[in-house]
Amino acid sequence: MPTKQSAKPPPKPATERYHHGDLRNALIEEAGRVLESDGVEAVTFRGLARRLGVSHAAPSHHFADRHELLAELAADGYAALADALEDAMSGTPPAEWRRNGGRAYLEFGLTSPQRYRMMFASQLFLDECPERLLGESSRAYLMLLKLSYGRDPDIDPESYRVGTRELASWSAVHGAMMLWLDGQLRESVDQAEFMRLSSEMLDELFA
Amino acid sequence: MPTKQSAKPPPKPATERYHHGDLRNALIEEAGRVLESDGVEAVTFRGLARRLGVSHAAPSHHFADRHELLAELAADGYAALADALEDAMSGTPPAEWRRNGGRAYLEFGLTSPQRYRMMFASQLFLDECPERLLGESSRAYLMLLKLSYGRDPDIDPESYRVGTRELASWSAVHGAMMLWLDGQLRESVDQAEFMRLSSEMLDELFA
DNA sequence: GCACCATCTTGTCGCTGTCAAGATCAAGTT
DNA sequence: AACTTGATCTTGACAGCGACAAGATGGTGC
Repeated sequence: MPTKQSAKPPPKPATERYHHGDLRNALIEEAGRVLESDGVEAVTFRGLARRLGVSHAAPSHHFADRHELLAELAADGYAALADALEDAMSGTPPAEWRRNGGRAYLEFGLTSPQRYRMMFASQLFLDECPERLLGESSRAYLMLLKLSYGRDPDIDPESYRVGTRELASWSAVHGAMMLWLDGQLRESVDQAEFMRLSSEMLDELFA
Repeated sequence: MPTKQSAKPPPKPATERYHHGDLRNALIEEAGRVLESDGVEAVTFRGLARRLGVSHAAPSHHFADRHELLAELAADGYAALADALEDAMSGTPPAEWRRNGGRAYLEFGLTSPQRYRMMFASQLFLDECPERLLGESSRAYLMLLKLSYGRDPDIDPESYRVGTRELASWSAVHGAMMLWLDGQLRESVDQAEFMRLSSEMLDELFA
């Protein structure tokens, strides 16, 4: 059926079409690039619109406000973090989960520093935190628990309370990550040394 | 000398005078209040100018830009933190420094959450970090070292390198603080329980 | 062939930081 | 006493931002 070629609109350059066609996803992808290269403050509706060749108000039709876009980016971040932890642990014996998972966690933060910082800046999307963000973040947290316990935690989400052990492991790795990303350690240590120090810290913590 | 009363200008209400007289300090104080009540994004030159009854451009004459004002607030925060640690440790035997100092650290963060978050958001004042900020923050760090060592650390600032022990204690307390302030723990624990958990964590960490 | 509706554009508003030019005023100089 | 200087503050303007409203566009279903 050679005549079917007009069923899907011929791929004109997106800049010429009145309707972009996939603006929502394009916004998310472009926002991810801007976030990592210039920081969260540089992620603006108007800036993204310019980059994508659409009008300044186009983004508003896909996100209620700027925070809703940022929340989407954060949710993607949590999903990526959970996946990274899962990958690092799958196929290895539980005894190595903490080591491998901890390393994967650190690597995620070092690879996507701006994303990591934004994921935890919950003030950015406090009012009406979207469902997907909650879901992906708790998935990541469950991977963290699995990692620190060395087994699947069977947890009742209603009655669950954080214990000192979970708090210690999570605080240590998150704290180290934040101190590094916020530049508090850069005077006295470089990235490779930070990675070594942090791994050592986690080993001692879990010994 | 009773006639000396006109040496200092009679204290007209500041709103009526052309020159405020102490605008720089007034800006810093008002900014501190706005910061803690409405968050760092609410700290704006124009908003502060309105609150203080001066023109919208007046703040620019005392701070090169908004980041310079925020840096001042952060420096004050580090100074207050260092003082709080010092107070908590002074007059008590070194064996109790970690417990008392750790508690003081946590209390500082819980009392001034927005201030604490901003102090570590170094991206806000990355370009040309003012001298005082560096000074006060390293004073706070030295108190932290003294606290964790149980003695005055004699350190050569040039050759100093962070060790796993310092990284562990600092990461744990900072990480717990950030997780709490960013709301990651609020679902499963309240503030009193957080305080108890964190203290317990620090005890175990230093045991 | 028509109507609907999601999508996108244009225009506007008030907010922000920042700069430039002028007004005010205290303190020091001649 | 008159003048000058410099710090402080005001007024006015500009560009960038988020957000809203009203209209243009064009594909989909009736």
